[in-house]
Amino acid sequence: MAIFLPESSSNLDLTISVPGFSSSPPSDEGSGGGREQLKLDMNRLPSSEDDEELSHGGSAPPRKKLRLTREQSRLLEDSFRQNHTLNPKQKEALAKHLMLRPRQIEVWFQNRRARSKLKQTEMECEYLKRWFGSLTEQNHMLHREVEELRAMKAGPSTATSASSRTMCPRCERVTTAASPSLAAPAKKTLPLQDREH
DNA sequence: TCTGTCAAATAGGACA
DNA sequence: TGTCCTATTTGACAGA
Repeated sequence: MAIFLPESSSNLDLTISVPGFSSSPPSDEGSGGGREQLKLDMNRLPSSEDDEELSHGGSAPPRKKLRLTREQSRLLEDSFRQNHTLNPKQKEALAKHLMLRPRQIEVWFQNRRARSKLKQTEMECEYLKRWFGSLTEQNHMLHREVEELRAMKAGPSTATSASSRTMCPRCERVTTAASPSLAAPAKKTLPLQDREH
């Protein structure tokens, strides 16, 4: 189980500051724009100063929300495609590579799993809705057939449409030839029991 | 400026 | 004990 990492980290265009290390002088600020600078600050790893800040009593500073850079997101997505969970070593390696805390990697994967599960659930929901609609329609058709058959039984002279009927060999149910889709409903791939008839 | 959406982060319980 | 899941909170951001 290998985590995805780019061939060369030199491709990365991460604008992240490392604790105790300033990669760019303050004069560079103008080139990136205010938002970039904000992103840079938020993405930095927690420094010992931060820890001190937190450990000091008093009110905790409002938490700054990290926004992952495009590159970070892309790499995380790539890793997620490889594997939906990470072992501690992989987490550590990815964190180091992206210059994030392992906890942030962990949280990202948790949220990502939740998102994909939600997406999956939504898709299943849509499918079940459609299936329900199709079953309802079949149910109506069958009710109509029952009525017609009852009418046939009551008075043979009124049974003009009997010639267009066939018997389903599997369930021995009478179906109309005009609705082959009902006689042989499309097979669904849903993993449910008792799907047919 | 307000509001809705997205996603990072937190809390707390379950499980191996 | 560490990891996962789920629910929830919260901050950033975009569009009306």
